Amino acid sequence: MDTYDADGITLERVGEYVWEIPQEGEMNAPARVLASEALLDEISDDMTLEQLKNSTHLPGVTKHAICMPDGHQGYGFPVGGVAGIDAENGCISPGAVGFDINCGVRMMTTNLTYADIEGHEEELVESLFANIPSGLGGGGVVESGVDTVEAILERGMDWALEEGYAVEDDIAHCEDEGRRPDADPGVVSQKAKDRGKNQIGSLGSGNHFLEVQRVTDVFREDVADAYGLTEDQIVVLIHCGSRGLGHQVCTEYTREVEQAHPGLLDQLPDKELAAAPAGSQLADDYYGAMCAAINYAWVNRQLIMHRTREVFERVFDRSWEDMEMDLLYDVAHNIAKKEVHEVGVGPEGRPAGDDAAVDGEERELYVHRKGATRAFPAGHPEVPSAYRDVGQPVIIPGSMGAGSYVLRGGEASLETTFGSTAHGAGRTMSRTQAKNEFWGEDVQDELEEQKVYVKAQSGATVAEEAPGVYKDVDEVVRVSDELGIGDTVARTFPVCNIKG
DNA sequence: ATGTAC
Repeated sequence: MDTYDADGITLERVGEYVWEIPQEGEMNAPARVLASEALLDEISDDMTLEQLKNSTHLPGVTKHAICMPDGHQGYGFPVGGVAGIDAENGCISPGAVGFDINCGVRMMTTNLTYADIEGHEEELVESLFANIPSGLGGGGVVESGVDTVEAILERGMDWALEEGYAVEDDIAHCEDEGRRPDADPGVVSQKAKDRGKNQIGSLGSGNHFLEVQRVTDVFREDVADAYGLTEDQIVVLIHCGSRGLGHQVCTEYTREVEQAHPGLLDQLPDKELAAAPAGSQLADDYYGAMCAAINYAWVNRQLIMHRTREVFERVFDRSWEDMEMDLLYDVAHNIAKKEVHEVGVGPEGRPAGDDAAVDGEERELYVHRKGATRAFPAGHPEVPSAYRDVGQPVIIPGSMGAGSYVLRGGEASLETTFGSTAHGAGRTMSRTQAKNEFWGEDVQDELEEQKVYVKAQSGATVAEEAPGVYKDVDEVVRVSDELGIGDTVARTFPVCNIKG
């Protein structure tokens, strides 16, 4: 049998791009890595595979824990990890959702072409940077009191609609229509709400950005038509999350879960995977708080998009409606959701890993997607009606030098990955390492030679996000496409980029 | 990711 020997872990090849860590010892299921050998090489000597294997110790893990093609090590659980955990007898783990709850990305289309923008790049990037709050700390499009935060936590995009920051079409084109009904602002701490009240509509820092892009390639014409994408068109990509509020929620619940459920913690090889048993008060409270933070992040991206429409109106002296600045789609990257999937069931009638399964059954799972995108195929009832026939849009930001992709949820995603695919290129070096390798101004100058205009609060952020710190996004989406979990639709290349 | 940290 074809095997791959990583540092201390041997994987068995079970498909052209599917590698398995077989179930053994305390593992509750096998683990799988979806990657080419080139992508596997990138994660063979860090903690990614060990973290993936560790996650199969979580009680109630079904089928297999999965690492997407862009996976890399994270806090406890890989970024790019997906785990479907029984929502009745299993558990929920804040570390397997991530600190930046509903970090995600949205793409807005326009009827402008690259020719309309050429010559205006610097004016546009300056105006976007001046008008869209970014960087660490406070400052948002809306700065308000805790009662506003509570309304946002409760109602998500519905709040944005009520307040005139969104139109109906924006809501229809968000995952879950921009509102998680299980959100419970009552279990979000005062401290988290205080952190959130002056960051509503702000990019933040790190890998978060807003980018004006042009569509360079269309690969699936029929799907691109349904998404309203054409070659040379200008689109806007917004990547950010729930800022300090989501971070605070994750920090507090991780600590609470560790303290309240030491028995479960003892079963786990890594404290960072701390989980609350399904059915416990804490599992319900965390779920309610996480859903509330999810709603906050959707509003955050909406307000940034709203402000972007205003900036384009001033720069091009046309209304945003006239420029047809419509939301293509908004997807979450860091999320756990109750979803029903078909899974194997063991002899005791409980969901089991593939090896122990004797039967198949529909079960409600906490699907943890951490640095992974939902990618539902054509025909799925949760795909918005405008895209139902072609599949859910998936937006994959690459890097400032390589560009980004639009995919559509593939036919094999439900069976292979609980309906998920990759979420980006994936880092290949740490932020610290990046700052030693690159100098922000040099990176900026090189990009400008390619007619990419970057403006950031700090040069360090540009160095941390240099194109060279990312894996080959082409290879990531190629593997996704080959696996049939997310099919490539179009490719974009940056024109203007603003970041913290 | 994040008012980079018990």
